[in-house]
Amino acid sequence: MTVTLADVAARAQVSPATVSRVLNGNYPVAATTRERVLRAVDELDYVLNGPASALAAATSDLVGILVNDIADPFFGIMAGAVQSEIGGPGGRAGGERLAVVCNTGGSPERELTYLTLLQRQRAAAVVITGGAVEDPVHAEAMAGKLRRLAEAGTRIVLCGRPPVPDTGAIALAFDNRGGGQRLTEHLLDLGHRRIGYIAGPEERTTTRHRLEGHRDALKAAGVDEGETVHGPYDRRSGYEAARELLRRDPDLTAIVAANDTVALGACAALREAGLRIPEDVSVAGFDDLPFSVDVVPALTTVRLPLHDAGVRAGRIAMGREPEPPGQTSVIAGELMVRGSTARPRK
Amino acid sequence: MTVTLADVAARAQVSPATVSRVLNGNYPVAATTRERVLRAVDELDYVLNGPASALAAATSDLVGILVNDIADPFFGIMAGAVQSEIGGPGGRAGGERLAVVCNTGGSPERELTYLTLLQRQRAAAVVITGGAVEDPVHAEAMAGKLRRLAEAGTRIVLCGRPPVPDTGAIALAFDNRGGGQRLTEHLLDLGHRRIGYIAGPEERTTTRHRLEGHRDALKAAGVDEGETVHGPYDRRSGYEAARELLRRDPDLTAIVAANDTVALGACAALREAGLRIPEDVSVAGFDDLPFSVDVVPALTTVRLPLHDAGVRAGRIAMGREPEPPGQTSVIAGELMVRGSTARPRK
DNA sequence: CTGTTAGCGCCTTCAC
DNA sequence: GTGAAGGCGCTAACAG
Repeated sequence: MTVTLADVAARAQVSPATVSRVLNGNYPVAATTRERVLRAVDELDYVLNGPASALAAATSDLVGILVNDIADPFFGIMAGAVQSEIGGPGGRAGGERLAVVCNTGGSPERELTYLTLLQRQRAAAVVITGGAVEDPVHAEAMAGKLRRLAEAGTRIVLCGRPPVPDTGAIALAFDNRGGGQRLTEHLLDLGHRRIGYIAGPEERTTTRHRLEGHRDALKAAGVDEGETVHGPYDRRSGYEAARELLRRDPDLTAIVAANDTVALGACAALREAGLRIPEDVSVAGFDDLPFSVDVVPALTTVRLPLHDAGVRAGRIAMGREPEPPGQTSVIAGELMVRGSTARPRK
Repeated sequence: MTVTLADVAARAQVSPATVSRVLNGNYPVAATTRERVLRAVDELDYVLNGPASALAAATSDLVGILVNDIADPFFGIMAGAVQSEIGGPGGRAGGERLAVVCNTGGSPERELTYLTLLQRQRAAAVVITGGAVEDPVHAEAMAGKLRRLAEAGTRIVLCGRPPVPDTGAIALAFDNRGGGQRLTEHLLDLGHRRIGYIAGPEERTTTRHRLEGHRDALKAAGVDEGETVHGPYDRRSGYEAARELLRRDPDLTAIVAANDTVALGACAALREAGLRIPEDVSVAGFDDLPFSVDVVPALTTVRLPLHDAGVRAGRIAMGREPEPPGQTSVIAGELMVRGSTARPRK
């Protein structure tokens, strides 16, 4: 049979309550008693029964982290940062929390389902990373779910996602719009006037905001908008979209991609078409993922402080950092000018 | 107050037992009754209490996935594949399981702690991805932990990690040794004789096996081993290691890196040193991550079927695929020859 | 500082 | 096919 707390108590010659207090450390216990209990725990190789304690205490030490794509470093970096702050193994946060990441694949349904699963587990906190789907039906369902989670005592932090009003969720939003604007301004400054745009999937906040920033910059400069193609945030999408853009406008001099991964795919397509970067076509990305500085030519992009954002989100989720005023904080991106953009050829 | 199963029972005018049976679906219930219960669940917005049911049933629907570095696509791809098979949201596996990934950061202690946490949660299964640390003390602790988990009924699958005897764990191991060997043979065939090697962290199975394959190839060809530098599996390590290799042997004609990410960092260092790839120095990686085909020049590497391996691991963890004979299966890598390797200049 | 006493919410025999 | 009852292992008041 599996060892229970009662077994430990018997061996240590104390009451179960005392063992519980030692294990949870949130109650005064005599040093010698504690010692004895700990030894018994060790000898019996006792492992606390999580479900039982969660049931009795009406809270669990589980913290969920939702990501759109676990294979994408954009999310991996944030998730890792959150996890390091949540405590759990390594992060000397105190208790041992189980920080778990859930991969939604960008699907609204899965997002909701995971939230229900987390609610079912009575998660202590949930950090939701990345942009949101803007479909009104889903947005409504999402808001309702967040509200119920919050009511049940789960702390909610949105990391890289716009706020959801009236849910009690703390939001750390990226300034995608501002970043997109500065990026396009940079291209305009270089002299580009025919700029193709590879956008992310439609109906996503990230996609829309970056695109809006792009358009803002164009409008401010009085430059006509070029062709735009939508697609997922992956390299293949970038590859295909770039081909499509070239087909629609063989004379474009620059391509702005939804993110760095997409930009990489776009570069491959351009090269295949015999175009040099940046001599023939400039390319820009977004996020500044680790590989972006290493590719050839190095990618001009907008750096998002993914790690820092994750750290802050984790801290807030743990209540170890004050909530931002208005429960919302906007995190700016930084334009990184590198070799993939240059003046257009005459 | 939070809605409980009893509330649902009252509303549906049945006993709690019946509600439980409907929810778990593993017991005959009259269609009309079921209907009524389901409606009550909906109206009350009832969410099952996970801890309570786990306690009563002595099992949970939690499945853990351990990864060394969640920001590394190598792990992200496997984890995503596992998760898609585990069921949970999206994966039409049946029950709704909470597939969660835990980031160990490559630390043995955290690995153990996460396993304890998962054991505490009475996880239904655990999938451990990536290479293992070879320190005997840790290996022993690990084996013991796996044994205890297995005894408690948790199914264990190692994905991309060598088997751990006498633990009941199923192992899907990558043939790192064979892959490493073929890679170096390729370089030797091209005519390289001074090959620098950037190895992963010491005391890791993956590092050792790839390095052994490299040495096997050299020995078989009667070629002296070149310089070797160890470091983490990241781009920075590759960058620094390449500089170090060049310092130690300015005349090397090829560099084999521990993996693609490291190779990318190495390429950056080579370029900085004014060396062309592959004209001056050939570079090879390992894993064939998605970006590897897009970098310039495209990376020669060994493709590991990360996604497929994850899918299989997930299925086995769910008992939906027979265990491999001997509880172990070796998965081969495939040499991908691309532009980053060529004949050495005279 | 430590023991005693009730449940936490659900599942699961066992009867009907 | 459905209800009744006991207990899963732990925590949280209360006493002492």
